[in-house]
Amino acid sequence: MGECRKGTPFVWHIFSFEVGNDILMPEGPSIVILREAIEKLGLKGKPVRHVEGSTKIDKDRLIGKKVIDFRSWGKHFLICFEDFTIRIHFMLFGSYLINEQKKTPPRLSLIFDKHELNFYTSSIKLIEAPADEVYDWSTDIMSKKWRPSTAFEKLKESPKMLACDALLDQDIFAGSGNIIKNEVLFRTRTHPLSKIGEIPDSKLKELVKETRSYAFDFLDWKKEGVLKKHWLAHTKKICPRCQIRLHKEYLGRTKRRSYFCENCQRMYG
DNA sequence: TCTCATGTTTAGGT
DNA sequence: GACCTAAACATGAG
Repeated sequence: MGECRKGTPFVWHIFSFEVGNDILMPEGPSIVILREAIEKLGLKGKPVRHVEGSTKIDKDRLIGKKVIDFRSWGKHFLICFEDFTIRIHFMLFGSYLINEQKKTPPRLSLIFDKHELNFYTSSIKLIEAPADEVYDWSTDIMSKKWRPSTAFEKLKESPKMLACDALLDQDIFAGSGNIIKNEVLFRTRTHPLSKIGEIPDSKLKELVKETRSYAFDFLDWKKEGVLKKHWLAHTKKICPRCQIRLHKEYLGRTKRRSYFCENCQRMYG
């Protein structure tokens, strides 16, 4: 058992009342929630005192270094130091606790004077550069610097790509995941097997706009613990528009679950 | 008990 | 090189 550490206990799921929703759902909006929770601790400018965890990165490298900023890019959570950046990716099963510990050993623990950050079953990388040198913020669907024109141009460069693959492509829509994919395709009435090159420009622009828009709905609903309640297609059996049975198929390059309505969602190409 | 899933990388084959 | 597949990672809900 670890020693008793200072700090206010903070458990992610205490403000999530949705049944079965105390898991991360690690798409972009969930990473923003993590970032905002950590920003409230006031750790910027504070030095790391201890580092623990099963990660292979050089943990001694962090001792005594001051955190410059906490940032997020798509599904990446970034802890920024002057000369390097810690990148945390939660993959499918990752989780975190602030000023609390799980029974299972952490992949990475950062212990400050008054707080500690614990990350479990995540992919941890030490990037030997400041975040601004590595990340293009205009492709992050949650970023203030998000540029829809960048996504549109990238889509135009990939005419053979399927819509369901485009919505999962982190080079185009950093932060979009399978939930966002299914909901955006349903909301824009686009069939997941549509070819990007066959979709009219106006519809492509709508797709880009709706991805950003739904991601922020996701953020609000996730904070309120009502995300699942608002799903129109994802995991649903019946189309909320026309009441016919939704298709559930494993589609695209990575064969991910797709829920769609053959009647309401138009196939382009 | 068993299946399935919010994700990505890597290695191997054709 | 393009494209496909499986494996690995490893948790927890239902």
